[in-house]
Amino acid sequence: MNFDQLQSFVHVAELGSFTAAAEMAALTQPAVSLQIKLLEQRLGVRLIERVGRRAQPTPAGLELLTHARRIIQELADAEESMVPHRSGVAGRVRIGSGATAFIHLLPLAISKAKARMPGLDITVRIGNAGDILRDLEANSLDLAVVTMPASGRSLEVEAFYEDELMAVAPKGAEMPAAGPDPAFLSKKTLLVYEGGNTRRSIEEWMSAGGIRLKPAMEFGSVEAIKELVAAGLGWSILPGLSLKRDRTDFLEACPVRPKLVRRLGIVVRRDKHLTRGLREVIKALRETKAAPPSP
Amino acid sequence: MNFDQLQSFVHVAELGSFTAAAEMAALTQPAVSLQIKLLEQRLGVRLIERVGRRAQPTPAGLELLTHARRIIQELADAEESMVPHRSGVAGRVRIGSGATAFIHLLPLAISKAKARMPGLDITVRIGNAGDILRDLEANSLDLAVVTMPASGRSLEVEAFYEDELMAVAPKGAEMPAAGPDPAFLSKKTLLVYEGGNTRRSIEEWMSAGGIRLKPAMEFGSVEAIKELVAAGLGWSILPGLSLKRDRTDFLEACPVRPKLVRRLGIVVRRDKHLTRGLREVIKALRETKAAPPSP
DNA sequence: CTTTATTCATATCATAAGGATTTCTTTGGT
DNA sequence: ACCAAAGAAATCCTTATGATATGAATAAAG
Repeated sequence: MNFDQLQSFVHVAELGSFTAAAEMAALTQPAVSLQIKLLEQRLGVRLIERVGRRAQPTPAGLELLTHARRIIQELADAEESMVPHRSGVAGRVRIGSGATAFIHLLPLAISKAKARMPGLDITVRIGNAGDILRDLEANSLDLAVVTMPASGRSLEVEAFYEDELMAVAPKGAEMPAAGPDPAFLSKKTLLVYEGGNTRRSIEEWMSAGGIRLKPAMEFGSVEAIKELVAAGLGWSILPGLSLKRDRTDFLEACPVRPKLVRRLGIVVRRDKHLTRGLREVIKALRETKAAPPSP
Repeated sequence: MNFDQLQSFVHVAELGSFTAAAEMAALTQPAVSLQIKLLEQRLGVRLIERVGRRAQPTPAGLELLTHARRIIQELADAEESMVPHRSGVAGRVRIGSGATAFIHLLPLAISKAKARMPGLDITVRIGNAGDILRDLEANSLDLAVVTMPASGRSLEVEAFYEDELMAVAPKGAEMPAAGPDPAFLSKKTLLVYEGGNTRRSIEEWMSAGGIRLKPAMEFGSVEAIKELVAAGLGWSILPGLSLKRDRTDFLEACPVRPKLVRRLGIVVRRDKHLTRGLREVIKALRETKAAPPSP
């Protein structure tokens, strides 16, 4: 059973002639005869009544005609619906990211990508790096922006942004000129971000300075910590990224000594097919790297 | 573009595997690979994302999936609709009916229709009117014989048989000459048929006589009630139809007063194409009406 | 002792070549 | 104007082969 057979049948029924139907389909007349014959055999019903030089649908043919027209129409609709996807006008990119990178980095990149590809459908899922990377491997995400290192055999990681960690204090607090070191910070009330790679690198940095991290409080939200520090409840070590924009009038910020950076990586599956939308998003992210955080 | 290609695509998308889809279609895996590839080339869109050893639909594929499913369904409908036309004489009529009408009315009609059209394939489904009519609307039945009234916007109802309800008593019981009325029957042990339109009209008849129906027992089978009454366990009100033939030597039957009839209707979908087989069956049913129940 | 690489076997999809089937055209009737 | 038969063309399937990812087992490191 074939689309061509159905199409030919419709043509024959409408035109009342095998020859005319053949012409319309750019075929020879015997080909159409055969198609109709096969269709009739397949369905076990006579579809076209051949009377003299006229061809008329039987009652069965008449009924099939409505079905055939619908099927052909459906097929045309299906093809039609693929047009936006073709030529990469439409697309979907599912991004996974940490909260900080999402708030301060992705909006720029997303708006850039959308500007170049308005039909693009972008969704973002916030989560910790482990979950995000698992989803990426399961292909329920297309792209991840997480703090490195990112393990995973099937993943391809590209460092694209260096984010300097800053000591943060309430406005007016005394800040060492060269920047605070582990020993200095260990004497302060420390509010730190719980879990994740960032937390781990802070721990390593402290222990490299001979100090064991003993935070006064831990919080799951960088934004919350900023508010608490601004309210004078203590110090913190936060990604410079999160201090770019606001709250500078209530906060004292300074790079720590020795310098400590976290590297953000773009992660995709190694065997991922790069759609145009995905390429646009990655390009936009790389450009965001080129434009370092403004004061 | 092929039905097989669409079918394979649907299978791959649903199973998430080329190999499994191939197995289901009794093909080899490369055949399915090729089908998907051709489909993708034809539409100019990537439909299945091959990632690792998994296969899942792209957004475009997801959209095509709904169309493909519809097309395949339409095709099945088309084939299905040709079955009644097959080989001219033969055909299929699926009848739905209540149990009483089935036992005492349909055999005659069916045998008449079969006599005129030996190749006709007739199936009967017994059920309550609600289920039967729902199936009729869903086109999984072609014809229904149920007690009226039958609601349903898309249904066409034709009354074709009047069935008088009779009071039934054990042989030798005293029966009022003019027939028993509600007041008389309310003093007897009543066994009634549970549910359905017949039950409802009995209730209405009783309350019209100022009596509330208080059955001693209820049963789902008219035949069972007949046996129980014959055994002397009580009285009942039953369709005259069910008393036509047998048990007259163990039962006393008499029309109730005032007269109470239930109307049986032939129901078909309004837009139903009347095949020859269906016409024959309906004609046979109408003739059965013309021949009223013999004593 | 748990966690992290490495290795090997296995399962899956892609590709290529050969062959079988289908389908079309040509030619000659009815 | 349609049907039938035979050869030609195209399509489609299968077998064989290769590439890649996955999972388990093993080795190495913190």
